[in-house]
Amino acid sequence: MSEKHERERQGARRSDATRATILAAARERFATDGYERATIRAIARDARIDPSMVMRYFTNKEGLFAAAVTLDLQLPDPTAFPRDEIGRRLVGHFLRMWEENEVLTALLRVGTTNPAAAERMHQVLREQLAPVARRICPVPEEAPVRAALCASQVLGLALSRYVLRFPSTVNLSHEQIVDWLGPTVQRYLTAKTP
Amino acid sequence: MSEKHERERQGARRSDATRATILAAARERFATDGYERATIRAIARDARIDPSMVMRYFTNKEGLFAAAVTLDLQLPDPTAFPRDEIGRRLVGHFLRMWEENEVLTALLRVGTTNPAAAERMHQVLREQLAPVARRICPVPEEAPVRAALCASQVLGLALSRYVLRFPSTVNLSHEQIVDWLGPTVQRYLTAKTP
DNA sequence: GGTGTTGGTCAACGGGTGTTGGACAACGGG
DNA sequence: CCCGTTGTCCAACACCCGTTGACCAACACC
Repeated sequence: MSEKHERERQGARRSDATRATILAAARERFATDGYERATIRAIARDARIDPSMVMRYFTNKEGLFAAAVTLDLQLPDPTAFPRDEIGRRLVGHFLRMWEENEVLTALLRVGTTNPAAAERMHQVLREQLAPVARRICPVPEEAPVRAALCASQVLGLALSRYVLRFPSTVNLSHEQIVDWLGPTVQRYLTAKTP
Repeated sequence: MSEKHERERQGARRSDATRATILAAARERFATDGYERATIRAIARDARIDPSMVMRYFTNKEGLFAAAVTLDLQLPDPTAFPRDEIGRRLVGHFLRMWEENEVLTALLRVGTTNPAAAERMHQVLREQLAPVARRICPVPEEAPVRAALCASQVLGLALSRYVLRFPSTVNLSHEQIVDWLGPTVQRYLTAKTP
């Protein structure tokens, strides 16, 4: 038992590798297939393990999704750079995030069908984006609305580019997207209420 | 047979009512549940008919979806009103459309999971929105890109408001949305290339 | 070196899905 | 009034899903 506690302290369980493999496979499937079509069987096949292992580790499909999809946007401190560049910086940050972290696409795709995922998106908006908005928008009480407006533009672009794959949107470079969307986000955050 | 032809001409088949009922139920289910969770059995139950009727009329679930979801945005002629009001008018038009026609939500929800629905959205963008952009944007070759940018903002708002139901977005009035998004769409369509 | 704990596999269950074909009812022209 | 066409329902098929529990293998400790 003392051994066991020691192992737990250093966090080196033998099964952690499998656990991680399952989570990686789950993230990928959820991102490309959505909730219903990402079957436990398919995820298990990708991870080269038995479907029942998924249940052992995460109790059910809901639990697997909750464990696989945790999102930290790593938003920068908006007061760290010039006020009139905030829009462009944020758009650039989102683009980079979206392309290196498939959790974003998974959450977007699943959120349209699965209430739990949608709730998770509410939470990200409330706890990660809105606080940034509060620090820079003219009237702090408007922060939730302004954050939601930014979210609508960023999510809409992600939908067009990474989910629906509109050719005209896919072909844009990062720079072009920042040039077009930057001013929009900037206005949603800093312009006076229309 | 002559009778039959006559009936076809006046289009009054006995089964047309059932057909329409099925389509209405299908639209509603697809809009609220997405493709996979909108089961043929559930749709049939809503329409108070047997599941096999759906197959007889539409051969497939795919066929049912294709028949149920046909979209005409009824976009106005953009040259009909002042050039600097186009953005606001289009946003208002989309809002009205979206709330009176559940096909829009159905297409959006299903499009994130179903390739055929996504392709249908490409088509709407190409054949309905892009032509409008071509008539007013500075460089006609940029019409597809500018249309896609408008689509990203409009779809993002629809996603936030009608699918994910972000409270801050749901609580906005039509006027507020037009005030915020109008200038964005206006810029995407008419501003010079950044 | 036995022995309990942990990691993993196998086969199955109950339920829901899209889809099919055959039987029955209602209408409409001769 | 009959009969073919048209509309509808019923029962079933084959498949796939999430989930379960019994069984096996390998390791760690006495």
